[in-house]
Amino acid sequence: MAELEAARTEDLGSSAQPQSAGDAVESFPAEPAPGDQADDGNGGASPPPRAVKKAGAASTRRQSGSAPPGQRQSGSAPPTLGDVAALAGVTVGTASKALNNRGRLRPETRQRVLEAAEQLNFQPNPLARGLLAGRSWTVGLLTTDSIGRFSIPVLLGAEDALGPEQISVLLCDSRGDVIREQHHLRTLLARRIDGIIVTGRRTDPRPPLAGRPSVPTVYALGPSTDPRDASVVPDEAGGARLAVAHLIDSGRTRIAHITGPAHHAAAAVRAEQARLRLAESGLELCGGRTYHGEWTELWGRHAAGLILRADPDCDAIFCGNDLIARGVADALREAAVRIPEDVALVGYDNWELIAAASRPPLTTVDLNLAEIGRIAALRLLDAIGGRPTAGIETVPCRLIVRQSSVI
Amino acid sequence: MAELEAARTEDLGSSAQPQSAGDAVESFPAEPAPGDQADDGNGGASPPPRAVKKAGAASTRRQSGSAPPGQRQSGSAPPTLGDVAALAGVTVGTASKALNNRGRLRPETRQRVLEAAEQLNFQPNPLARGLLAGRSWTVGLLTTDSIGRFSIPVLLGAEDALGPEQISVLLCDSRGDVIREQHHLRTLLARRIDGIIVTGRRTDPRPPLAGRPSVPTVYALGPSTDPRDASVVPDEAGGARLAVAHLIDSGRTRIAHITGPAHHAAAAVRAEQARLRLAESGLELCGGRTYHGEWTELWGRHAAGLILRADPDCDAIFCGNDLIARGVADALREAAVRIPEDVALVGYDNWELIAAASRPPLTTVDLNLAEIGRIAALRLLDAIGGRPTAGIETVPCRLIVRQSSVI
DNA sequence: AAAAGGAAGGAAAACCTTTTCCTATCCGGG
DNA sequence: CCCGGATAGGAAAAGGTTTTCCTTCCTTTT
Repeated sequence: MAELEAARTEDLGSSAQPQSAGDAVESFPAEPAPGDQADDGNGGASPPPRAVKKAGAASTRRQSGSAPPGQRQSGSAPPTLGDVAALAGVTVGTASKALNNRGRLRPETRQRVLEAAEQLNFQPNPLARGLLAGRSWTVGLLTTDSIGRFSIPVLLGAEDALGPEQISVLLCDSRGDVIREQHHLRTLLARRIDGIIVTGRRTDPRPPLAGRPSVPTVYALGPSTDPRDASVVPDEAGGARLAVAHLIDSGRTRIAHITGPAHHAAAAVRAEQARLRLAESGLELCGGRTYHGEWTELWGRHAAGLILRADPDCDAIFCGNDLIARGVADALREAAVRIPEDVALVGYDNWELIAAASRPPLTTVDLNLAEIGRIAALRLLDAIGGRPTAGIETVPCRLIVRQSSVI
Repeated sequence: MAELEAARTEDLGSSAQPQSAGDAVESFPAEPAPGDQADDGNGGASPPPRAVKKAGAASTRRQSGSAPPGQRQSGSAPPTLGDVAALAGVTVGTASKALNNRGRLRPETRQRVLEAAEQLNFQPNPLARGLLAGRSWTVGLLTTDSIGRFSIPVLLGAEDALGPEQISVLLCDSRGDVIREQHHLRTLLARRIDGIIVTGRRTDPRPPLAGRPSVPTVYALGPSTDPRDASVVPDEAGGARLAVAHLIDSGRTRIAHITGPAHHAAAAVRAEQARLRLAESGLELCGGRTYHGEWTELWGRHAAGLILRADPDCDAIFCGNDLIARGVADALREAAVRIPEDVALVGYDNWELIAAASRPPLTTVDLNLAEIGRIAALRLLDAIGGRPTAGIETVPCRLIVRQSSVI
């Protein structure tokens, strides 16, 4: 307590010092220039010498025409189409046509407008454009469960696909709270978003958004329970089969399966498909059953013990996720069972942090989450463009082979 | 290979089935209710009987009046202020005043407008409002390094603080690429965002945004190297002192420090403060120096061995992050050193996944990341409101005590 | 040579909200 | 009875862009 106080007061000094400009700026030789410019821009250019009445059509409130070309115009409002038009000697309508390749214009006129826009560093105001078009070139990304390990790659993948379309992502986290979700939905709709991507923590199906919003919606990772909705999900079944096939192909025959709670879709599907794939090769689950438990290392360690006792001849374990697999790896090592010589181990999720740091590093199934996000975004773009899709689209998984499964 | 193909084709069927409502919902006794509610809530409520034709000024293009009451109004455009005004029998100007508590209106008029807005579920179009006001009630969240473990809590904290202000968050991930950052910045400015929060992966200072944008900007987690910028960062120094003080208070005297690369600000500051705090109690670093390495479990395991050899009497280890601490814990356990009886262990970051799963669970320092995000957002709101702040603000850390440090 | 047609670009409306200015009504007072 | 003032609410402009329609001028054809 007292220590905390003491620490804080002196820290204000000590922590600020190494970060103060003197030291740090020297490390960045490129920076002082912009820094100085900023002062100039703000301090010097700001008082806007008003345009002498409206000579033709230029805006009355800004001075962008007089700003030094190429400089950033901090403080002054961004240039408008009117400014561009005035500079090019045309009207706003013509300027708009030139910039959007509409209407009939002489090539040189179009060129003049383009140059003027370039010179002023003009970017159309999306608010004005959106007001007219009734859309905002923005999509809402609604994560139902708090953002985490699984939703982030999806999110980044989506952003990747949306960026080239000049569409920005509005982030909303409902933290599993329905009220919060409703509120976010209302806000998003009020903002005239073009569409919504809904993503959850895991792959369990979820009820569709309350009130079935009037904008296109795509569910990523966790599908909607309504088959009329578009959903993009990992091919869980294929992933599980990949893992089991890999073990069988490596010559393993006594394969056990440890996974998460039976009521999780991910655990249920993976377990079912593992069993089926084994059966196709005339094999059965080692230990005679799937070991359901938590998605934790602790359960992995515990279950590994159970399996070693139930069937000491077990030569491979397929785990429902990487945490469990890592727990198994630890337990086996402590029991002097060699991986992969004695027992091969395969995880699921390719959670790099866990899988790569495990001893030995884990062979595992990658969900291609970024790809799921990208495809979800593409489907959303389709729907926004008037070509909606429906149903659940699966994205294949990939097997990542590391030391835990091959000698 | 062949397996993958086979798996995929059959999976289209098999993966859709177990995810359909029937199976999964049964496993979640809590779930069916929300599921049903969603359906009910849609069907039953709020019938908005529309105004009879355009008594005064209603919109000419939409048919919202004829939509079935309470149903999702897919297709029909959202109501405008004109609709509200028509329903209330006033003009748009008056309606605006009523809703915003401006101007002089008879109480009953105001009430009539309010009721009409309520009935139509009216929400003002932020695009129109923003066009007029020159702002968008939106802030950009620019993460310089890919979103991750550290930036997410910051992001959520910021969203928390911005939500009540009706401000939405536009997410941009520059992935450490300066070009990408510039591009995002341009896009954000074109969208007339109200401000920017810049957040990085870790606490190292970073150069200010190129071109010093004309909107308020706050740096969270990693401060700007320019002291004129506003930055909100964890009190790293205080956190390190908390950790060391905790060990000293527990009676430990031979305390070692293992941490990340010396050129990381986080490692440098924590190490420096650890040394200072020890000196204040007349102690020195066990092993005579700070052990710098990677932020990984591997390095933790390795360094633990170094320390055990260098000074077998070491009775506590303070680690620069939880990964290292976990590696140390594993190495010590395997060397039959008891934690905390023989050696007390303290980590840093309170990365729950790691710290809580470690054996034993780690005492560690929590950075209060959400609070940092919240405060950054508040500073941004201040700046947007015309009360800018400058300099680095630190947020205190918290010591989380678990089994690794107390017997 | 005159009219028709086409090409190029201007004018203005529309999108929706906020705000300013103005009008009309009603009251009291002279 | 008339006027001034207060009060309630209407009218209109502004904000920036897109799009439709229209004007003007030039070219071509008969």
